Amino acid sequence: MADGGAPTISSERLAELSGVNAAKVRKDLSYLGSYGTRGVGYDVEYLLFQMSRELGLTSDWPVVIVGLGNLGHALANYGGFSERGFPIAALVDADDRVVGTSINGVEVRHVDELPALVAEHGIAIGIIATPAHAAQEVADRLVEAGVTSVLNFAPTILAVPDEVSLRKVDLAVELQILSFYQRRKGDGALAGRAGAGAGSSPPGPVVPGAGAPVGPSPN
Amino acid sequence: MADGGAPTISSERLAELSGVNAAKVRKDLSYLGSYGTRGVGYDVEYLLFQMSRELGLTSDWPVVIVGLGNLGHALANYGGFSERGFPIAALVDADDRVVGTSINGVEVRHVDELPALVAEHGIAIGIIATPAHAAQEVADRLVEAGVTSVLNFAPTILAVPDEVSLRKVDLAVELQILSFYQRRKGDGALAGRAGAGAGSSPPGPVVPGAGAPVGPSPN
DNA sequence: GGTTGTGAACAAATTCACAGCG
DNA sequence: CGCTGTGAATTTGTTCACAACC
Repeated sequence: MADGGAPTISSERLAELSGVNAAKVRKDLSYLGSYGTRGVGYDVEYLLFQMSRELGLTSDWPVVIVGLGNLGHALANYGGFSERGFPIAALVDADDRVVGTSINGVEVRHVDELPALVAEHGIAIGIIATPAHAAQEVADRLVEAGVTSVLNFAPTILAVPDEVSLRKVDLAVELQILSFYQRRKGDGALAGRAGAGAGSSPPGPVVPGAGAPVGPSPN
Repeated sequence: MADGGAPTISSERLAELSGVNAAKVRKDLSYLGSYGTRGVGYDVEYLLFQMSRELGLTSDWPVVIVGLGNLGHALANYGGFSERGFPIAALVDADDRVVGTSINGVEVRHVDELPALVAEHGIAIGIIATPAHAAQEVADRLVEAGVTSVLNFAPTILAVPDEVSLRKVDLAVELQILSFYQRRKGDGALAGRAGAGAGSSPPGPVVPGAGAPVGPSPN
């Protein structure tokens, strides 16, 4: 709405766009404070600012990307990070053939320099884009270097100290969720919202055998 | 647990490992049926199978990846998909310099061939790894070709028909979530679980200014 | 007239607590 | 005796509905 230049928006419209109930929009927004105007709606820019503020998105959080294979490269080239307040302050890899090259104006440094880089740039978030087998060691090194949040793209479960936040992006899980809706379509059941819509059975192709839910046999 | 070879597991232990209440584990599992043994616990392999079955993960869902830049390459090379029942059946791109090359034994075809590829391989899921500006057109073509689920990595909001499932992986949002926990650490407030733990304030570096939550001024 | 903000009503989810079973 | 499975109690979340206000 902000990009489109609309000055205000009603809870009704927000509800429509996000696929939820208007009362819920209002109640949720009310927890931020009373930023709406009765009879008019919410000032788009102002609401956006208040939401950003409450979510702590008003300051930058420099990040380091560890591992510059295909995925690391993709992440480093992805402009959306800086734009959204997460400038890529450093890139590190263990491979000497990669160290010294530059991506998007940032030079790849050796992983041994992590502590210095973290301190220098005030990095709080580390992104792991290494192969699975290297991920745990990288996580340990990140934590050691002072990073307090880790975003893991490697297909492995990592262990970090309790005080370190950890999130895992598991691409296969995303596909599993989609395939779950798929199956429901096959069943002819009504599907919930998957990001921006999912419904009942279209002509669509392929529905490999997957039995309908089975009633449990009593113990 | 299965990898570790444990034959059974209790709801108590599952709860511990996943950070939830044991009663919840039991109640949730009970919806699958009565697959536990009183006084013993759940048979790990058997439970795993029943869960897979209920989630519809017992059959393969071939996927197509559209766009073979860094991210597309990374996805195509990522072995975890086939392993988890999502074989990469096709790769397509619009760039003639990429078309004809092979990744992981799969040849990159021209995007115009989408309908044929979808039909041939019974593809139900399309993965969009193109630049943002191309994403909507790709989505349209995927739907046109008969794909019924779309996983979008491009940093854009896509519109698809209601009957098509859509998920978006937004990497910046993942970082936002981490930074939200960051801020809570700064506040000294207790943090919830972020995948595998988040807690109170460690020595950690950098905490750029972000004001504490402010009480709303009454209308 | 239109839309917010919010108590109250309602609905859903979680946890308790214990009977039942292995 | 230990652990599941599950009604009942409790807590949490959502929606209704309307007074307050622009």
